This record gives sequence, C-alpha cells and structure tokens, in this order.
Amino acid sequence: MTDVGASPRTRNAAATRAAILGAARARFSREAYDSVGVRDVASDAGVDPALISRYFGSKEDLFVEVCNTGDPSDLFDVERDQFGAHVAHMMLHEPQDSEKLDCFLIMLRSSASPKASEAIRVMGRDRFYDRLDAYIGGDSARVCARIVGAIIMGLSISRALVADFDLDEAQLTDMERRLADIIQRCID
Amino acid sequence: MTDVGASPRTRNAAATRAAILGAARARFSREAYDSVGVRDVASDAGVDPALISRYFGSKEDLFVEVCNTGDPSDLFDVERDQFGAHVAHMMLHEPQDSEKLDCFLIMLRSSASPKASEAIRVMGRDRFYDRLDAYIGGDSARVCARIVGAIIMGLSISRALVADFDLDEAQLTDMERRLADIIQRCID
DNA sequence: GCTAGAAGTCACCGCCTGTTGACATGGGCT
DNA sequence: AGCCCATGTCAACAGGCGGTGACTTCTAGC
Repeated sequence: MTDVGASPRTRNAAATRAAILGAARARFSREAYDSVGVRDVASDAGVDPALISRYFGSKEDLFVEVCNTGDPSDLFDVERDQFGAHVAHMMLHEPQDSEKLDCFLIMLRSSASPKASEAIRVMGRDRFYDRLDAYIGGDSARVCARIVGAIIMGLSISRALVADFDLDEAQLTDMERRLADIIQRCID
Repeated sequence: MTDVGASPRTRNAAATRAAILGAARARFSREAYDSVGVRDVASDAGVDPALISRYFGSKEDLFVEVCNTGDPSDLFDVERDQFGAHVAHMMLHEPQDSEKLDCFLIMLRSSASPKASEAIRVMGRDRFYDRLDAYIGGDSARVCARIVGAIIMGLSISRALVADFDLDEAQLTDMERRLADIIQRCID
C-alpha cells in the first residue's frame, strides 16, 4: 500500500520488512492462510514477491512471525469490574478492520489450515489464554478463560460472517448489554 | 474410504454420489475449503477425481451441496428447560468427529475462504440461526440466538484448536456446568 | 569518487490444483 | 443374446502456487 510509481522502491530493509509484515497481518486477519497468496501480500505491501522469501524464509515463516508479533493487550486494558462491558463493546462496535481485533481474527481465519494451526495454537496459548488466565485469576481462571475466549472467538466469526450480526441498532444495544452481563459473571 | 482393491468400482451412480458427498462433508468439517483438494475427497470416497466434476459440476458446487444437506437438528431435539445442559454437553463431550457437530465445524472452517463464504452465510442463516430463532422465540429471540450461536461457534473452534480445551476432567465438568447455566439464561 | 555489499528486480522452476474430453466397460432392456 | 447408454477410468491441460538464483542498482563508508 505504499507508493506504486514507476520509480524503484527506496532502499530501506527495516521499512520493507515492516511493510510486508503489516500487509500480511491485514491479509491474514481477513482471509484464511491458504487463501492468501504471497503475491497478494507483496502487492499490498508494494513489494516484489521475492522479498517475502528473502526476508522471512517462507510464507509459513511469515505467518509464524505475524502470530508472534500479535498483541491483544487492548482486551485487558480496563478495570476488572468493567471487563464485561469493555469486551462486549469492543466485539460489537469496534470497526471490523480494527487492529485491535486482528489477533482473534487471525486465529479463527486460519485455524482450519493444517500448515498454520500449530502457530495459531501457540499464539492462542501464549498471547491470549495465558494472559486471560492471569487477568481473571482465582481457582476457576482457566475454565472461565476458555469460556470467555470461546465467546470472543464466536462473536468474531459470527460478525465476520454476517455484517453486524444482521441486527438493527436497538438489537445490537440489547445484545451488548446481555453479553456484558454474561462475560462479567464469568470473571466475578 | 470404501474398497480400494484393483477391481473397478461397481456401477451405482446414487451410491457414488452419496460417497462423494459424505467424504466431502467429513473433509470440510475438518479442514478449510482451500485446504481440501478434490483429489483428497475422491480418495476418501474411493472414487476417481473426475467424477466430482461430473456429479457436482465443480468443487464449489460440491461445497454448496454439502452446505445444503447439512442438518443441525440434533441441537433442538430437547425440552426447552434442558437446552442449556444439552448444548453444553454436546459441545464438550460429543466426539469431535461426530456428525452432530459437522454443521458448525463446516461453517467455521471455511468462513474465511471467499469462494465458500457465501454458501456458509446461507447455511448459517437458513439451517441454523432461523431455526434457533424459532426455537428460542419471544421478543429477544434474534439477539439471544446470535449469542448462543456465537458461543457454539466459539466452543467448536476452541475445542478444535486445542484438544478438549487443554482442561482436565474436573475442569471440564465445571465448564459444562457454567456453560449450561449461561446458555439456559439466554433462552429463559 | 570509488568500491563493496546490501537491497530490489526479474525470469523461471517444479509442483499442485481443478477441470476436461477421449476412451473403456459394465449392466439393464429389448 | 446383444445393444447401448450410463458409469467409471485415464491422461492431460492451463493456471496459479511458493520458492530460487542470477542480475541490476542504489548507497554507506573509506
């Protein structure tokens, strides 16, 4: 998505690497691993496809790198007693292409692709569930984290499948209230 | 998965079609649309790959057919006051390769594949959400159906990602109890 | 200003994919 | 029994894929 003029690309390895990584993150948060081609990513980044192999080794390595640099910490950036409301609002009202949701979207988009599932498993554990466990705390932390995680994943996939859940504004408000309640109950 | 002897396949168009459809359903419930090759499906069905094009037109048409013949009615085969417990038990204890879960698995596996997403959207609406709306009933049916649907989807994806949610038996029991409560509250 | 190496470009490889059409053959019908 | 169409087999195609290596070009450091 940088300049695409006839002039050759300015030489800056770090910026090029970052551009590829960013374009890859955006693509992988919208489509499944197998649906995304290296030529797509390169085109988005305004870069020659060969550079992907050069900088990251392979498409699979690039995907792992995307997973390893994902950061869902926005999720936990709130007081405990507002967690339910925070998550519910984020899942329903955050723009669908927001970077805040990238982590979850990437996980669910490619979870069914054998080549990507291992990296996803690791990302889910290290970058999401472990932190959610710690955030929730207490005896049932793991169980509650699994439930909250499932709800977040499910909301992401449902919303991605049909725009805004196919609900009107009033229904969305109702849904947000109910979800906030459900999630808050999980962590109390 | 039928006989693979040197003897040529017995000639039975209906059985062959059904074998392809069954193999495709199983494959699509385990992997994403783009990860599944027609040669994989044909091999599972013990059939020549060319027959897939012959009987269904294309891989995409085959996928649509799989979606159109899916049936999640096991979900609704229970009294209202047991719905939460029923769903929770099914999601946690039904074998992961059970046909009862095929519908949800197929939806989430391929929701990120552009070529498959339209068929998935239709299946989700006609075969799942509409029926869930009707089952729940009342003013907030649609909202509640979206929440229950999201939970089911999220549980499916989480469970598929890490075997049995990476929980021990006691934690699974705890999780089932909590989920049953959450879901039952949604429809009451 | 020159040089050496980093950065970017390009052409191409082998592989795999979905799909097709020509061909072989079994089995129901007369 | 014998025909003939439905059924199954096979080989091949075109296109797209990820990946590679040789080449050009820019630029930092002396």
